[in-house]
Formats: sequence, structure tokens, C-alpha cells
Amino acid sequence: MTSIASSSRLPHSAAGIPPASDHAAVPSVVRMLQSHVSVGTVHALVIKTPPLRTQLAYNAIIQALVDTDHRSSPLEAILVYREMIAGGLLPDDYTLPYVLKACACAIALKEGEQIHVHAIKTGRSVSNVYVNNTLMRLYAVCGELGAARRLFDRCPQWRRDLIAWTTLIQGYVKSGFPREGLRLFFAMCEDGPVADEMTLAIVLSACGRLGDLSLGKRIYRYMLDKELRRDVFVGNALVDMFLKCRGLKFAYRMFGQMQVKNVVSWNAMILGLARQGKFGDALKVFKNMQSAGVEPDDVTIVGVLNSCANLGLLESGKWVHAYLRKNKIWPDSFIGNALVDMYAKCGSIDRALSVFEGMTTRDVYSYTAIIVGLAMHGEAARALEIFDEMVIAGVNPDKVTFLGVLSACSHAGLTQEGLQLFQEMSAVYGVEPQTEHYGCAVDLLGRAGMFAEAEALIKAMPMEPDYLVWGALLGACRVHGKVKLGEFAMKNLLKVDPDRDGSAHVLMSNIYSSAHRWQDALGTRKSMKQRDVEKIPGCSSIEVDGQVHEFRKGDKSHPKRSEISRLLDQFMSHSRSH
DNA sequence: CTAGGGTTAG
Repeated sequence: MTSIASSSRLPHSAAGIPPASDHAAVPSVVRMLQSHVSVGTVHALVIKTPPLRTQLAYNAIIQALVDTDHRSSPLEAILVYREMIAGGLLPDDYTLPYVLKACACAIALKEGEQIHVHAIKTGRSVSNVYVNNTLMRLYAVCGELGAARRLFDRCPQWRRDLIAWTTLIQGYVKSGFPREGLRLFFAMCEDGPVADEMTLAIVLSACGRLGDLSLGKRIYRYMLDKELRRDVFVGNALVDMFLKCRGLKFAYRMFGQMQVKNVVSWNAMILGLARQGKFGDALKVFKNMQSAGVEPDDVTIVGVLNSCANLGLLESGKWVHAYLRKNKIWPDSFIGNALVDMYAKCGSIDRALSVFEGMTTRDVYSYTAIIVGLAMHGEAARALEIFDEMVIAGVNPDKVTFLGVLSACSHAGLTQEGLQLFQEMSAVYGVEPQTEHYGCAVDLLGRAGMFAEAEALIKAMPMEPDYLVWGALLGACRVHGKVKLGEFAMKNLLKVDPDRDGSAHVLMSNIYSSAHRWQDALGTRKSMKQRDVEKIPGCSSIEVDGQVHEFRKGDKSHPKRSEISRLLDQFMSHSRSH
């Protein structure tokens, strides 16, 4: 961030004196900006033509720098504002909202605070609702909700308009306090302005974030009641909300009822279905989207790749990759990470690596995707190598990264490396271990036969051990045939998570069998049968010519199962003989 | 001439 502290002071000489404006010059500046002349050119012209250097001309330039949708350059707008101040001109009622919006876009809190001071000095911070509301937005997007709240509370009630309410509500919702945003919304319904479609869209997204279906329905009824228009934003918000609240039926209905759909509408469906694990349905929606002639954007691509990854659809994933190449979309950030994940999950770790290596910018998600991928493919050494590269590159690992390296270590039997990483994760990287990480550590210790250490670690956990931790211990007992400790682990597992007794009982009966305690093994199996515990059957799938073939343990439905089974037997005996 | 809207991962 460029420092602008040097020019934070308002020119004393100009204070209180209205800026001189050249009324003839202003329209020409505005006209140039409206035509094809670039903002930079106009700005340069204004700088070297003193008669054009007016406050109104600066307003036009700053506005143009903030407004130009996708090519907006908020930092430049801030610099031009500074230049204006340095040149002895004072901001007016219009300058401040423009430049504050720029600060909000750039998340430039320090600069915004200085402009807040300008607003106070020129007496516009409370008297002008535009200034007050843009200040609120600035503080809200910078995470300073307390400051935004103070501006709201200090604003006289008759001046607290719908935009002030909406800005603050949105601030809470987007900062991760949807409950507080909704509380404010209901307060507004009590004694505030009437909500409009924009407020509604924000409030619906709050319901989605909470995953509260009944609350979402309540807002939906509010919408019908107040006869708010179901524009494309509201429609998209409704679809997204119902999907996040697991109201699939409602989401489909809302989507179907939408007169106008845009790419966001389709994305909301694709990503929402994928989030619910309905990957096949997500891809169906994507096919419909293509039939409807709507161009996918990068959000669509991420949703589609994610669905391919989870279905193991390598061929479809490759098709998406080819599509990206054809459209010259370079796989960076979101898309690149999704590609890496897709290739890794579809078993093509080589392609995952080559996409990863081709990326020019890599964030924590990129590194984690490839590390987890390598861990899944049993390439622990390579995973640890990339972990080191990540640290050298200055990218801080997070909890998922550690889950990747720890599981890589435990599968490869790298006990010391794993335990050291477990130690370092909070001490060096400031990532507090969660129960999953303790589960990995217990797994590492248990596999190495260090049961006393494993038990001590569980006792020392700052939180309640969950099924993952007890499951790890139970699994280690299975490997080492520790009956007593296994019984202890299972008892605790059933206590913290009675629903997961299926796999626990299977493990336990295996422990009994390996200790030749057939009666106990049989007893465990019997009690499973009695309580109707179901084993989740093993499952795998493969894609051939775009068709997915699923195989479940004990499943006899595949038309070519006998041929497949015979081939598999041949493979197995062949590989055993080597 | 000014302020507030929906979808993004491991």
C-alpha cells in the first residue's frame, strides 16, 4: 500500500473557503471521460492545465476511477484524491463518498480513517448521510464493525435511512455474524424503514449462512407479504438460501420459477447441489446451462471440477481442462486449485503435479490440494518436500495442510517426522490442533506401538476426544492386537458417538479374532446383528467412455460382473506371484 | 454527479 500519510493534513489556507471552480472547464472534463479518452489521459491533462485543475474536475476523475466496473482502480482514486488535497483543494459532498468507496474497495482502512478526519474537519461526517453511510461501509468491510456500529448509533434516527440499515446488516452478515445481521433486520422491521429487494437479498444470504430453513421460509413469507419483487438478485438469493438450508425441493422450485436467469443463478444451483453431495445432479444442471446457451464463468468451472473430482470423472475433468485451454483461461488461483484437486482425486497425480507446477501464483489452497493429493497417493516424501517449498515460499500452512502432511506421515510410517510436525503446527505455525489432528497423532503413535504416549496425548487434549481420536486408537489396537486397550477405546468411542458403532464393532471383532478370542468376536458380530448395525459396504467406481460404473461389496447388479470378477482374480494371482 | 444486492476450494 502506498503511504499517503505525508499529505493527510488539509490545507489550512483553503479551510472554509469554497473552492474556485471553472464552470467552463468542468463539462469538457466530464465530456472527455464519457468519450473514449482514458481516465489517465484526462488526469494528465488536468495536472498540466491549471485552469482545469478544479475540485469538480477532480470529482469527475475520482468517480471515473472508482466506477469503471471491472477495470476500477481504487488505489489510483485514493492517490488522485491526495493530489487534490495537496493542491489546496477541499473535498465536497460528492468527493468524500467517491473516495470512501474507493477505500472500501481497496480495504484501505488507514487511508479511510484519514479521510474520515477530513470529513469531520469539513463538517460533513454527520451532516451528510452519503458520507456517513460510505464511512459505515468502509469500516464494515475492513472488519471494524464496532466503528461502523458507532456511526450508525450516533446518526440521528430521522437520518438513518434504509441504506444505513442495509449497510450495517450486510457488514454483520459478511463478517460472519449472520445472527446479529438478522437481529438488526428484525429491529428495522419494528421501527425503521421498509425493506426493499437489496435488503431482502442480504437477509436471505444470512439465513443461508445459518442453514436455518424455517428462518429462511419466514423471510420468504415476508417477501410475499410485502410484495417485494422477485428480481434476479432475490431469485438467486432464494435458490442459494434453500440449497444451503437443505431445502432442495424449494431450491428447484425457485430456480424453475425464475423468469430471468443469469450465470450466478446457474452457479448457485451447481455449487449448491455439489455442496449437498449431489454431484451428478450438479453436472446435469451444468448440461442444462450449456443447452440454455449461458457461458460458464470461473465459478461455474470450480463447481463442475469439484463435482467431477468427487465422482472420479477423469474424462469429464479433462474435458473441462481442454475447454479452459481452448478459451485461453490460464488455470490460476481458484480454477487451478480445483484442477489440481480434480486430477488428484481422479487418480492422476501426474497431471495434478503438472497443473500445480504450471501455476504462477500458489496460495495455501494450491499447496494443500497437492499435498493432500500426494498423501492420498501414498507419496509421503513428495508431500513433505512440497510442504517445505510452501514454507520457503512464505505461504503459511493451515489446519487442512497439516491434516495432509500428518496423514501422509502416518500412512508412510514416518513416525518421527509426523510427531515433529504435530509439535510444530502450533508452536511454529500458529495453527491450533483440532481433534482431527490429535486423531492423526494418536494414529502415528499407535502404529508405532507407542501406546503409553498415545494414551497420555489423549488425556492431555484440551478438548473432548471425538470418534476420530478413539477410532485411531482402536485402529492401532487392531494392528497390534491390544485387546484391553481396544475395549477401552471402543467403549469411549460409543460414548462420544453412538451412531458410529458399525465400524467400531467390526474393528473390535477383528481384534478379538486376531487374539484368538473367537467367542468374543462372535459375540460382537451377534450384537451387531441384533441391533441391526449395518456395515457400510466398500465401494469403488470407474469411468469408461463418460459412463460411471459403480461397484459395491456384495453388489451383483453389474451386467458384466462375472467377467470382471474373473479378470480381477487373474490380476490378483498374477501380482501375488511377483 | 454521491451510499447498500446474489454465487467461489483443499
